[in-house]
Formats: sequence, C-alpha cells, structure tokens
Amino acid sequence: MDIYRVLDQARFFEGISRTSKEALAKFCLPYERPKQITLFREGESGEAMYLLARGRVSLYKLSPEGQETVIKVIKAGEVFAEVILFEKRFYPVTAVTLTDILAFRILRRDLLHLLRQEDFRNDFISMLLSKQRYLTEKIQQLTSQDVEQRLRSFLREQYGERGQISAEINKKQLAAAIGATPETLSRLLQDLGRRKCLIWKHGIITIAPSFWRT
Amino acid sequence: MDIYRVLDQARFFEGISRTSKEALAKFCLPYERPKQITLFREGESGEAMYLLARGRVSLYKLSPEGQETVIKVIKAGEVFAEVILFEKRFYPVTAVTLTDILAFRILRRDLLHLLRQEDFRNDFISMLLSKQRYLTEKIQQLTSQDVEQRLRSFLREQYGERGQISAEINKKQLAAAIGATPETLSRLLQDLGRRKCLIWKHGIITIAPSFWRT
DNA sequence: GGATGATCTTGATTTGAGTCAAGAAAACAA
DNA sequence: TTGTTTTCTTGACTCAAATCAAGATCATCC
Repeated sequence: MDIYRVLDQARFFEGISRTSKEALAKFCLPYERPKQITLFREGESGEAMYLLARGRVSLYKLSPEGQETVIKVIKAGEVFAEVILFEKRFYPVTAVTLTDILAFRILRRDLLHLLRQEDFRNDFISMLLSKQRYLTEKIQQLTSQDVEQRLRSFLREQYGERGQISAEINKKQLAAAIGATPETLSRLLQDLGRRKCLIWKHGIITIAPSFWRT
Repeated sequence: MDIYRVLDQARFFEGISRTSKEALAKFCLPYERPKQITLFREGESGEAMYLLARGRVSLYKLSPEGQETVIKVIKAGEVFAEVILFEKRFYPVTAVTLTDILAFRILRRDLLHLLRQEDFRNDFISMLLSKQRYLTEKIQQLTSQDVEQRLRSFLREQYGERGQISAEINKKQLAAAIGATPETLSRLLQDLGRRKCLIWKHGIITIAPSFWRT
C-alpha cells in the first residue's frame, strides 16, 4: 500500500502541507500484523507512535482486579501511542489488534524532528486537542448513557449511520468496547432484534433507520 | 498576587525556561471571580485559555437530559480551556468556579505566538499529553471503581494523602465530582464515619491513615 | 427574630447491569 | 467425521447505586 495514499486519507493529517507530508512519509516504517496481537502493553516503555492505515486496534487499561476498560478503538487514519513522546515514555494503555492491520511506526526521534515544522506541529497539536474532546465525551457517555445508547454511539463513531455493516470484530470485543459484558450485549441484541431495529447475522449487521433516531 | 510566583509554582510550566516564563507573563491577564460563577458554557465560542492561580474550578458537561458529568476539577497551577486553540473554537465543557478564584487569561493570538518558542511549545504539548493520561485514567476509574474508591482517588488527587483537609466545596459539588448523587455520598460518609475512617464536620475533613490504604 | 430556600440526611423502593451457571452454537483441529 | 474449545445465549439471582419522598439542618435576608 502506498504511504502517500494513506497519508492523504488520514484524517489526522488532513490539512497538512505537501512538504510536511513528504517529510513524514520518509519516517514511516510499515508495520503489518495479524489480528489478536498485542502491539504493546500498559507500563512498557516505548519508542514509537503509530499511524493506522488499515484495520482496527483496541486500546484498553487493565484494572488491578483484571477488568479491562476499553479507552478507544482506533480506526484507519488515526494515530495512537503518541503519549510516549516526551518524559513519560511508558504506554498508559495496552494495544491489541482486533483485525489484521497495516500501520506505520514513527520513531520518537523522528517525530521530534518533524515537530520543528510549523504546519506539522499545528496538525499534531490539533490532533491532541481533538483526542481530548473525544475522551471528554467518552467520560460523559459512560456515566450518563445506558448500554443501548453506548452501542449506538460506538457504531456511529466507527462506521457512520449506515444501514449495513460488516462486523469485523466479534461480540465479546464489541461488548468490551462499549463497556458492557457479553451477556448484557447478547440480551440487548435480542431485544433490538425483536424491535426490528438491528439484526446481526453471519457477521453482517443490518440496521433500520429507526435505530439511529433517539 | 505576583504573576511570577504563580508561574513558578504552576506545575504546568515546571521545566520552562526563564525567558519563556517572562514572555508568558507579559500576556497573562489577571482575572478574579467569586465562587459559583460560570466562566463559560459548553458550546460557546471562546478566545482565551486560563491558568488558575488560586481556588478551584469545575469543568462539566451537561447531557440532553440535564445530568451533569464532571470531567475534571481544576486546581491552582493547572491550565484549562486550551482546547479552543485551533479550529474548534467552542468550549466542550462548562466551567464554574467552586471557590473564589484568581486566574490568568491568555488570549489565543498570544498563545499562538508563544508556541513559536521551542521550550514553551514542548511544555505545552507535554501538558496536553499528561491531560490525555489523566482522562484515560478517569475513564477507567469511572467504570471499574465503586464510589468509595472514587472518593479516595478524588481526595488524593486534589489534596494528597493528608490527615486533615478543609473542604472548600460543599457535598453536593463533591458528589458531582466523583460521579455520584448527594444521597449516595451522604450514606457513604455516614458509613466511613462509623468505620472511623473519615469524618466531615464544620467544613473540616479528618481522615484516618487507614482510609488511604486499600 | 421568623420566613424562605437551599443543602443534607434518611428510609423505602426500583432498576440497570453484573455475576454465576448451564447449555447451545459455532469455529477449529485431528 | 468427531471431538474440543471458544463464543454466544439464556435463565435465575444479586447488587450498587439511582430514584422518590419526607424530614432535618443550615444559611440568608428582610
């Protein structure tokens, strides 16, 4: 896959200048992995930031009791693990591939070098700010929305308001992603099926327009 | 109050160079407000970032149903509302003073100017990264800790593991800050009192060392 | 002071989602 | 194909915290 095409579609680098993009491309190290692979673990120290070109990656934290809390599911075009850039060089989350992925790794020293370019830097900061907004919203969602609404938010965020989605992840993973147990998701799906809002069959999710309302 | 002293103690600007600090000080507009005042509302567009010098400010989001979710309680030395820096110029949260405050406002155009200085810029990015870590942890706390643990985390974060704290905020506000209802907090405090862990009387919170363990 | 309104407490009840346990279905391997 | 393992479903039960409803306490202001 062509790095430039990826960079062109990457929402992170949308407004970036041609020159910056070319500079960035030079430092991108292709990184392909199958699904269900741990890229890094919480607490490990790291050297690289990732730009995801294809597939999905789940970022989660593990509580002392072993409960996992998904922080964000990364989709193509998004960046992750940028927090290791400065002093705190250990990852605050664990990253696991949900699907086969293609990513680009950018090493810290290269990134620091890139940040000297003004337009790149502005895009980088603005990516950080939008992540902050995302996490802020996520906090609200977790405390004030029930499981059905969280499912809706998740699907909208990941796929948009589509009528048909091919589920690349399994139900256990989806349950974790919306902060629920598999049992709860199973019951919810059964209920949505009865209400003819959403049907999940053979890895295809079919959604009635009514589901997106409310 | 002297701006330099504030900047010296501000954890945000810890490693910052003398020259950067002086440059920053030039742009700081003193801003004093009594308690229970709304500084800005979610959705409003804004021009300024804030550096809090004294007091506490609660940042929260309001759900469509009117439920408020506290995202973070800002304490002296911290920065907030920096998200309005680039494209998205509207505040994603509402900010209300919990106590009388002294803050400094830094206008966007001045901040953009300051970001041209390398050491300032690095401190700024590193502040954003640590906020991301904070929010990430907060998400985990909300989903995997019960109310008692969240109270403990909150008090530790805001005051450190002290034996005596003078509560500057009321119980309703504290309840909101830990994502619980006033009723639940009231019952928890009663229980902690019975267990001789924590007593809240006349605005003074007395805490036994045993409370901090576990 | 007394009146008013907010904050706080207490009790009774509800509820959304988790837990536990046992099967069913699907995926995978030999 | 059969056996094995994992995922998924279903039912019964539990539980932490929310909600609802009174009171109680405290603060404020004529």
